[in-house]
Amino acid sequence: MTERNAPSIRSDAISAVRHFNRFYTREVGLLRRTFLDTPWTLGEVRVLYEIWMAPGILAKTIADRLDLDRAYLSRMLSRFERQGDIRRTACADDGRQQLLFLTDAGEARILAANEKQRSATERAVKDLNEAELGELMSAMQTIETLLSRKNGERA
Amino acid sequence: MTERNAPSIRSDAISAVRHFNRFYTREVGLLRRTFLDTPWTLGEVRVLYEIWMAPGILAKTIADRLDLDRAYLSRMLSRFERQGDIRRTACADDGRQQLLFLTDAGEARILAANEKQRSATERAVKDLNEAELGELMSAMQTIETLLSRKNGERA
DNA sequence: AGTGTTTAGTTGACAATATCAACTAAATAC
DNA sequence: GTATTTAGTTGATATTGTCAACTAAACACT
Repeated sequence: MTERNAPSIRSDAISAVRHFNRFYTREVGLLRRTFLDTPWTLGEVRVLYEIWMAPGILAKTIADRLDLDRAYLSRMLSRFERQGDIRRTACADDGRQQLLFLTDAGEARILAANEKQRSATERAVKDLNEAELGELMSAMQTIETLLSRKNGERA
Repeated sequence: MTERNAPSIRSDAISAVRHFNRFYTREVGLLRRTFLDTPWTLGEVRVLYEIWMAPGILAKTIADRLDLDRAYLSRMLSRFERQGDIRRTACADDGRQQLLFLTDAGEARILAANEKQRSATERAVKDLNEAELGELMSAMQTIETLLSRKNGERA
């Protein structure tokens, strides 16, 4: 006979996760807004960030990684090009593909945006002491490890 | 003289938080999509949820809490009303205000949506054992406590 | 080689989501 | 009683995201 009145840890956990989702969505929303006095939206920055990290990356790869619609991404890239933030060069091996690079101006701007995002984050944690920062990082690491496990569920 | 080569725990923490933001945004994005076979978007559910939790709540209050544009919310509420999910009644005290309530149908539907979201969350944690669920909850609690402290920074 | 299929990217049409400013009606301030 | 503020609505419009049709290049297979 299992205890009648004990709600399972599993259902507690589900409520807790949902509560956290609401909390964190709001939290990131705040960051997002703070962050919006850069020339780009969060989504745009993520795309530029991919190009920054992997110069020569294909649009296809970005679309896959960030789960963006190809049409949407294509227009976004055209805009970036018009505004002088990226360059697109034909790929010698495969005429369908085009390699994406940041221009110098684009790189400078993404670095600046990056810096702004960094300061926003900095403000979010400014009241924490070293011990608390450690706790925060470790808690985040724990969540990421536990939740990404499900992706690795091969077999 | 401070050690030159040691990156401060503070800058590590900032990177970690930003990394986690990217991770969790993606994670919630997945949930969001799974969740979309309910009649509403995530934003709509949040509004209905507010009404569910606090029957008679004012549009103004919802707009403040969820940081929604009043125009946007107003249209959303009209749609809910047209679809029979909510009722709006005039407030006796203040003729400008209107009190919001779920209809029975609306409540039934929000409960169903709630259940769907619950199962989505359930799937996300289904591979964790009890100990891991405990860790997950405690990590989430830690983050929430640490990050919401900044709101309480009175004086 | 030649034909059918797949792939990367673009374009057009549009739907969904969000924002801004102007407005109405009621409440509050003085 | 006039001026100001407040809750909510409406119109116009911007932003963001989606779908399907299309082009051109690559690949697969005979």
